[in-house]
Amino acid sequence: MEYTFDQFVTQVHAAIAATGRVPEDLIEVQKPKANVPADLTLPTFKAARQAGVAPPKLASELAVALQLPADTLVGAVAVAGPYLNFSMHPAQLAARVLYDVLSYGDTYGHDDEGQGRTVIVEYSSPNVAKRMHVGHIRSTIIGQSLNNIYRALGYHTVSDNHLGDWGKQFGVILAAVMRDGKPQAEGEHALAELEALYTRYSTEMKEHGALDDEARRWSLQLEQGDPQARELWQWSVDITLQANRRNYDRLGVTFDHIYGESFYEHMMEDVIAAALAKGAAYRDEDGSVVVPEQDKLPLFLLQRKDGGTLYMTRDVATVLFRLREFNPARIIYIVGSPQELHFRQLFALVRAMGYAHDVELVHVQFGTVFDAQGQPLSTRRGNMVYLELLLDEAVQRARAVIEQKNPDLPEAEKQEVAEIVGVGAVVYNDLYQDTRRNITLDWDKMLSTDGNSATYLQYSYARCRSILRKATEDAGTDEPATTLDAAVLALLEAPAEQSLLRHLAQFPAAVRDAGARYAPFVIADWCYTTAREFGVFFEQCPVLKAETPALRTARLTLVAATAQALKNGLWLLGIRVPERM
RNA sequence: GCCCUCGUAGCUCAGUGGAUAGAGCAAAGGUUUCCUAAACCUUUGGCCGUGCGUUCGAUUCGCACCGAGGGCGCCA
Repeated sequence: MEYTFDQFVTQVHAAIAATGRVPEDLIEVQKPKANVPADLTLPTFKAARQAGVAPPKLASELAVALQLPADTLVGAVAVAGPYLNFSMHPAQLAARVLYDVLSYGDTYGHDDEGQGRTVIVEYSSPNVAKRMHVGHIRSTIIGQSLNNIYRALGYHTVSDNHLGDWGKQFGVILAAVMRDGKPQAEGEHALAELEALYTRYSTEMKEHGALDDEARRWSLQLEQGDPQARELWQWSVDITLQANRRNYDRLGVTFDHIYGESFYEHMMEDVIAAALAKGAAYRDEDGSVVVPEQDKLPLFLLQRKDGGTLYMTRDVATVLFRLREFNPARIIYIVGSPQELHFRQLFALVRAMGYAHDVELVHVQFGTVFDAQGQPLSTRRGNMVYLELLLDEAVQRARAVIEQKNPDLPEAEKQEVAEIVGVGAVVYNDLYQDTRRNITLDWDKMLSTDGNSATYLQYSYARCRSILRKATEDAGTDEPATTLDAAVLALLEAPAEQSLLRHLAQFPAAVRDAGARYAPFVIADWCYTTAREFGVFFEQCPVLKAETPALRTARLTLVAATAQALKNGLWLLGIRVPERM
């Protein structure tokens, strides 16, 4: 898809090529530093070296030789030492960008680069019979955002919640429930009780071997399809999904599939047989199946000596299933950094087995969450923060601010806005920076409403909507008084207007970049800069009281486009926007 | 011992071959008869962890070291 800025780049490139002074492969136009008053620059160092002239000289000569077509987007060409700088034509910029944003609407920023290709995104993946906590929320939020981004880029996306519903841990749950009885509570409370059962049983298990045997027995019975074990397992899965769904709904998280680890159980034998047949693994004397060390990847097991399978075995089966079922171009796992080695081993093994050579296997890793004292969050330490409580707390704090800032809103709207703002703050906390970083759980910072925060972005959107609402009320019509008339939009030549327009033009590039880097924060950054640019515009350029009716219309159009683009950006992050706040 | 991630302003982070390294928070000061002050403006604040190399040019690439976090056979 060719948006305005793409066309500008194409035109600059073509104009430079047409001079015949720079070889095609040395035309490396790039975005200049922010303090340079230009939209694109050509550093002439390499071409000058090849031509045997000084870079500033080449830059000057190129400036003279450049020929631009009549309807070009290029407004100004300037020589700055060794750099040849290009700026967009102010009137063209306004007309073309606003046309892009308003005619594409909700799909402004979308692209067709993924056309015909499938991306599988695995995220969230909480354990059954446990409450979701801050650890899961990172995977959930980052994954949902990446899923949104790839869909916008034209990929066919398949999202999968790889539920932790199998393994030895489940034998413990079964044994504990059989002994102590099923929790009678509902939702997260039932999960909390299950956690308590699990913890108590595990603790006792360490001292009483009989309990350990009992857990293993249940684990085996489950694998063998024992009806009672199976029923209890299904019940646990159901109440977990039910409780989680409430959280997912609030976060706007959806999945195409929730297969879970158990889904792959019947494929274990084939996986092990295939690994052995391909020579990627061997059977050790003690009966275990070993994948030997290779390329500094330490050896690991595919099967225990007692015949049991492992997380890795199921993950290999999962890859093979996905390849067969969806024929993806890319599989993306959103899982914490501690599992980095696991995924490198997994990917290497799958390839050694002869699969996925033309498929990108990607582990998008994220850092650990620490508490204010720098301690990792854990149930054992008692500093764990659970998702539902986190969201409730965030919404409550947002509500308190609304009472103070905007007490006249109707009750229902107050609650709605509090939910949007509170949840948005939690989501943004996981997306505003590079996911690889460890984060410290700081309530005040996470829920702060100024600076680079979700609230600031939502506030900017609400201000835009407020202006547009008043404009339609004044006019007594339903239609916003905007225009796509180039002559009118040419009035947008104030620095704040031009700066905002330029930035709106960068949105499609931000979406592509976010996709290429698996980095939602690129979009968060774009949204933040948009809000700041709008803030300046808001101060400097009166809209409803603009000097002339034409300028008023032009500015209203800019406001409408800003609101639209900001909404699109926040949507990709999974953050909703309020009309008022 | 080996492997991975991170090290940029007091704090939290962008920038990752090119022009004077940017934001927010914190600190100090200013702006509201005017579209939402949950806002805007100004000021203060940097041997870009250290060293050596590659390059016309390095915060960005390579190597070594230092510091922080994580990982390395029968858990997930």
